Order: sequence, then C-alpha cells, then structure tokens
Amino acid sequence: MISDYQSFTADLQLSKEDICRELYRQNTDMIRVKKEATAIRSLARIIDSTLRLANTKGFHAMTLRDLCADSELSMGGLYAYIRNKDDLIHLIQTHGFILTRRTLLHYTGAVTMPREKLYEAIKAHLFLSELMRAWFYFSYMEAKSLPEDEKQRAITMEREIEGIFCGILEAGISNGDYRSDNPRLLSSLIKALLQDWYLKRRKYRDQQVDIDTYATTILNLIENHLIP
Amino acid sequence: MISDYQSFTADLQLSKEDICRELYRQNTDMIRVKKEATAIRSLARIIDSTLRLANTKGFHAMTLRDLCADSELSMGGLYAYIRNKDDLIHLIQTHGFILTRRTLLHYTGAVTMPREKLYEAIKAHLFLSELMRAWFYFSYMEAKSLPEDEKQRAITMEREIEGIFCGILEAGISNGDYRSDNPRLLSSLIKALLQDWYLKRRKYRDQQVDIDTYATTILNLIENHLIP
DNA sequence: GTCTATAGCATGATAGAC
DNA sequence: GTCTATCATGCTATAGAC
Repeated sequence: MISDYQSFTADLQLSKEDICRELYRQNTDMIRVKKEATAIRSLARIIDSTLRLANTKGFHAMTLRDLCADSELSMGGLYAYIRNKDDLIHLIQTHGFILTRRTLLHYTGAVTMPREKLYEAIKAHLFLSELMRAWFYFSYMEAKSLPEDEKQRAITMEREIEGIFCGILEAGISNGDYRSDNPRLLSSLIKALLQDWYLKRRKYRDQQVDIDTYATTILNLIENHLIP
Repeated sequence: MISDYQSFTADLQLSKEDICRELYRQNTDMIRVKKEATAIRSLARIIDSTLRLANTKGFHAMTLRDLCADSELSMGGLYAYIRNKDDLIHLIQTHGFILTRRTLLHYTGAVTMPREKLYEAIKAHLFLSELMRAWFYFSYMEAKSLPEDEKQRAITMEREIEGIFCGILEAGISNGDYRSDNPRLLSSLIKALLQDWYLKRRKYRDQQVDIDTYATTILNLIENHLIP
C-alpha cells in the first residue's frame, strides 16, 4: 500500500540502471557496443537527453546534432547505439512501458476492496507520472507521429491502463460500493484528470496544489459522484 | 441559451469567410495579394490544409511542399501569403482566438445564475471544440514549440478561459448554490475534462458517447461534488 | 498574381582513421 | 569503441518568367 508520495519514491527502487540493462539485453541486435557497463551508461544518457530535448522542441525538431551535444557523444558514437532516429523512439517507449506496467500491477495487485483499490491505482499512476514525467509527456505528445508498430504498442498500453480503472469501478458497482453508472466513461475521465497532472504540471505548481492533494481531489470527485 | 449541439451548430454562423476576411485585413503587411476575394479564398485553403497536415504529422514535420500540394498552391503562390513558416502559426492562432473569444463571451454573457451559467459555459466550450476540433487540437499540441510571442498569446487565452469557469464557481459558492471548495483547482479539472474531448476524440467515438452526454456527465460530476 | 527553377543550407547517415 | 570528415538528400526561401 502507498501512503504518500514521499514513501512511494523511497519504495520504488527506480534504478534507471536496471531498466537500461534490460533495454540493452533486449536490443543487442541494434546496439553494436559489446561492453555492457559502458553501453548502459551511454543508454541512460541518450534517453535522458532525448526526452529533455524532444519535450522542449518536439522530437522531429530535435536534431541528432542537438542530441550529441547534450549527451556528450559524437555522431559516430551515437550511431553505435541506434541504426536510425526511429530506434530512439523504440528505446524510450520500451523503457517506459517496462516501468509503468511493473509499477501499476505491483501496487494495485496488493489490494482487493474496490474503493481502496481505486485510491491505490490513482496514487500509483499519479506518483509514477511525477517521477517519470518526461517519459509520460513524451509518450503523450509524440503519440500521433510514432511509427505504426510503436503506435500500436502505445494504444495497447493505454487500453491496459484504462482497463485497470474500469475493472475497479465495475467491481465497486457490482459489490454495491458504488451506484450504477457508466464505468467505461468514468474511467476515461479519471485518466484525463491523471494526464492533466503531467501535461500541465506548471499550472498546478503555480496554484501550489501538491500531488497528495491532487490525488485526494480526484478520488473525492469520483466518490461524491458514485456514492450518493 | 444553448439547448443542444444541433441547435448550436445552426445558431453559430460559423462563416469561416468572415473570419478570413478579418484575418486578411489584420495582416495586410505580410500578405502581398491585393485582391480581397482571391486572398480570402486562398487563406481559408491554407489554414485548412495546415491544420490537417500538422495534426497528422506535427507542424514541424509538415513541409511547405506538403502544404502546397494539399492546398493546391505553388511554392511561390504560398509565399504571397506568408513571409515564413512561422507566419502560418500566427494566421492559425489569430483565427482561432477570434472565434473562441467571441463564442464563449456571447453564450456565457446571456445567463446570470451560476448553475445555469456553468452548464452554458461547458456546452459552449465543448460544442465549439467539436466544430473547430482541428484548431483546438493544433493549438494544444503545438503550444510548446510556438514562437515566444505566440506562446504568450496562447497562455493569456488559456487563463481567460479558466478565469471564466473559476468566476462561475466563485459566484456559485458565494451565493450558496455550491459548498465551499477550491474553485481554481476545480476549474482546472473542468478544463482538463473539456480538453480530453477534443484530444482523444476517437476514444469517445469508440465508446459511442455523444457530445450532449459528455456535457451532462461533466456537469453532474461537478455538481455532485459541490452540492451535498 | 501565380508559376517553375534553383540557390543555399541543415539534416540524417556513413566511411575510415585512431 | 569513439572520433572527424564527408555524402546525399530534402528543406526553406527567393529570383525571374509569364
């Protein structure tokens, strides 16, 4: 169970290194660097820089020269890790998918009561998107210009997440916690609210709304609607 | 007062031509075509094509050759209307601002009771974004890569809209219609829900949720929260 | 007022030295 | 394993014919 954002951050051994190791091993075909240690270090830098630059000017507007400058690699060096610009997208998306799937399932799997579970799912998604804001932002903003296979992967992931929320609402309706309503529509609305947190992060910072307040506000909004 | 989407569409004389005429007259410095009638016709085509292409592949990825092909102008012809690619953004943004401001003020100005006014504002925004979906989508997605002055204009417009909703909620709280709460945060959440309608249009089409249902769902969500 | 042709430049990608 | 140097492409923007 998650108590608040502080404890979540401590809990989740974010260990970017672990994920980069997995990334490296999954992509030995396109990565031509054989020494794992250096490869992992470079991959982390490449992903980091790409996310930063792409989120500022857009992925297409970001040139590979920009990326090389920011990640402190040469053009030749970069091309040891990717075959072309689209491979960058693949690396980044895979990296985010692994972490998101792992985290959401872990935290919602630990609870069974619908109301409690809804709160856990909201917090897990929100907190994760806070920690990985750059990835969530990238993934949302570049979705429309992804290569076709990546687009499909992204849609599947989206459905999976909305399915989690929808399942919780359905369970709550059938066990009488919630009144009868359209769970699919409501889970879409919850998702929209969760997304606004990382899409319009600055707005909430200006309003001095903190993440725990945001989580409870969403929960209250939904519960006041579903519990007469 | 707006009754439903059908009547709204009929009401609003969308007359793109009127707006293009205004656009033309406001931008005689950069438009080198002197015959108003042809200029207006071309402007409408240019804006239309730009929105379509930019929303598919992104504004930066859209080349001016793409645009010329789609709008049936030559490169030289196009450059009679703009000085550079950024001028396209200016045209499009101005065009949307004029229409949005005009519509929202018109429909919310006609009502005074907060609860009624909230419903009108939700409908006006939602219906407008449905009619002008391409513009709203463009404006949201390209916001981060706008030239600095355009970015400021966009932020001002955003604030104006959120201010309208916030004002309504505050009025409702102080006249006792709503219980006391954080109106600024709530108006941000309302905005997020309104945005999801045009950002994820396909999702709601797949769910077979129509626009009038969406409007009442948002209203109910907020009222169930604010009216105990 | 609109066209075709082209200048000038920045980009993605590669070859080959170290 | 990483670098510098270079190629081919495709872009924005303009010049000049009609």
